[in-house]
Amino acid sequence: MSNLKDVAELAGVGVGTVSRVINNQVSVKPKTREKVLAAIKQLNYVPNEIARNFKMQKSNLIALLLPSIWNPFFSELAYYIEDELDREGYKLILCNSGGKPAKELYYFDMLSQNKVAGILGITYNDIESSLDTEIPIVSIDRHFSKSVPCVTSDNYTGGRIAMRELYKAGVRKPAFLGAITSVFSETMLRKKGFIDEAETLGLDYIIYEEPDPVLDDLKYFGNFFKVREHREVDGVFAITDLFAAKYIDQAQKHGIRVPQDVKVIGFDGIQDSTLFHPILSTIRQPVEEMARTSVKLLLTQISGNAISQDTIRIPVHFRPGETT
Amino acid sequence: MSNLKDVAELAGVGVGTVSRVINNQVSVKPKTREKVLAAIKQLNYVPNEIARNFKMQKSNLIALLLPSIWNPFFSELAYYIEDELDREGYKLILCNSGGKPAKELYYFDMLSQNKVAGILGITYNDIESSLDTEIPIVSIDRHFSKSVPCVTSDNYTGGRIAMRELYKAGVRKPAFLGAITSVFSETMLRKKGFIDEAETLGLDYIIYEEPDPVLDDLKYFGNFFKVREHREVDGVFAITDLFAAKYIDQAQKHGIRVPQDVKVIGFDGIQDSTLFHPILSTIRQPVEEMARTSVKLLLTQISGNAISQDTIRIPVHFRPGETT
DNA sequence: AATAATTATTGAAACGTTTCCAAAATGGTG
DNA sequence: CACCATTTTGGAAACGTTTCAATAATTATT
Repeated sequence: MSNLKDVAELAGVGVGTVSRVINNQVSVKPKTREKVLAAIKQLNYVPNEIARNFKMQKSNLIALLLPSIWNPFFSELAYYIEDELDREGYKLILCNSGGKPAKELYYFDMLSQNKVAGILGITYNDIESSLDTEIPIVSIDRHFSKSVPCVTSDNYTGGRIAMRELYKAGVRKPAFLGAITSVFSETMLRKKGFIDEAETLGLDYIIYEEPDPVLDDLKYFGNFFKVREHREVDGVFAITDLFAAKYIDQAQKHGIRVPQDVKVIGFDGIQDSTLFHPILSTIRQPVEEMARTSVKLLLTQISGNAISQDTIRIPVHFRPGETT
Repeated sequence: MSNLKDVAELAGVGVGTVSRVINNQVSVKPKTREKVLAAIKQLNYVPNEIARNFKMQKSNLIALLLPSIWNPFFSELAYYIEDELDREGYKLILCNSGGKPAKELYYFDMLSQNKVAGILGITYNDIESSLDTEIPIVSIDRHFSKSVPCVTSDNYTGGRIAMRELYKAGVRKPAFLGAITSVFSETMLRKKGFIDEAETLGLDYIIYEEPDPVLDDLKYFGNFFKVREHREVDGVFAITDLFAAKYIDQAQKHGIRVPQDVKVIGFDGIQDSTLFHPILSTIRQPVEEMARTSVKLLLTQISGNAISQDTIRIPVHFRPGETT
């Protein structure tokens, strides 16, 4: 493996000059550049990225910290984030936190030790106090009070749209199906939108929330159906598509027909929701735009420029399916 | 930010000693170690990972190169791979190739420039000739003739099981639904297993293959239904769950009922297939085991040990749903 | 107590870049 | 052609670690 010095010697120039050629600095004479380029080719030289990172004391790595890449919404987001990062010459490090605060902290530590250039974080736990302010961060779906920019979709309006669409489909006793999380997240605005719209419409509604039923769907929905029985719910707005799908699954097992007996709207618009039967009606998040916006914002920060906006909310829209 | 030398000075020892303490080398007197540890704590010293990588000329990064993280099968795989890598102290770089040979090559180049410690590749294109033999590689689902170990599931037996299950469900005119790819991949054995079992059972069958209908499902299935019409197919084995789901979707639009008119079996056992309605019967791949095995194999290679086996095939099993 | 054997420690060198100051080459002007 | 201004170049220093040969300290043996 040849290095800068080898190239410099072969080309009969100094190492500085070779370095300037590689980095496309201006002040190098065309004739010199040619000589260097020829030497590079002859030696089959490739710059040692690690040495560069070392000298510059920063890597071209950006970390994506999220609960689980297995989640279809996150995997779509990750897809676009990686694409955008690659265009900009950065590499993506993937970190699954499992939503556990300890693991999130562990990753933050590890990432700052590894001097990543920036972090894109989807964290639902309170890690605010322990943020390493050295490293640029963009948060997705969660607003920190510090100067960490946040990219999210317009969850509030999404909630209102969902309620309104349920209403249009004839629903008069709507329910919101959510999960309890310990800290405030932008996704909670879905509930707020739902409530505000229901009240605007003068409707009675149920809010049903329990801890995230990752491992215990049956218990979650079992409890819900007990509540539901005596309320005659005829419409459900679930906080995510997966929630909605699981609800439909359980509802059908209870002899409840969707959409005849109960209309359902989800949130996210994950790809597979078009393969669910009935096809899920949902509030589609602009995933691609969220991804690219987050990356751009992060890179702006990395290049040392200030971020004007604190929170960026990208519009959502209703995607009709067969459940409304 | 303090460095090794600062610590050494404060502790009144040489830099080498500090280095040995950090790396838990043996030969360091307890009393010295204590002094060093105290200095580290006092200065709040953290080792500079980049400098380490530089000195060692290798990173603790492992790349996962796959067509698209958006695909639910891959995202599950990636989840477990990241988990296993993290346990072993490695970080995961994610690379979406889009299945494009040019992009795959581009990533291979980039990764070797970045001196990643190893690569886990899911590539369906022929990149064999351009493999950088410097970097340890483990291939998933694709066997290279060179000494690149391959981890896959027992696709052949999976195909046989699928056909047998269709038969048990009463199918007598089965069809295989696949995609054409340019190079040989282990997944093609699914077809072979299907064929062999069908012939063992003395059944007539249809093999239907066209280029992967990523962008043009309608055309793909439209054509299939034209073929299908005059053959009275009553069972379908689709090469992936997503294929199966799309088939069911289209079949229902053509007034074909699943499973009454046609039984369907998929392959993969992706999480969401339990949310499809009807719930998909499928051949479940041991994703977690495949992930962990691949990582272990790669790390074995990285530590310089030879790999005995050339291809590792992990058993699959039938997961009954509502489509058979 | 002297010597040998072992264990522990030191600090310079090296890894491959980028950067920066000084020096050299070039170009323009009177 | 001599002088100054500008452009281009050379190469040492520095980034923070690991490693290794040399040296110092400790322990064991007689």
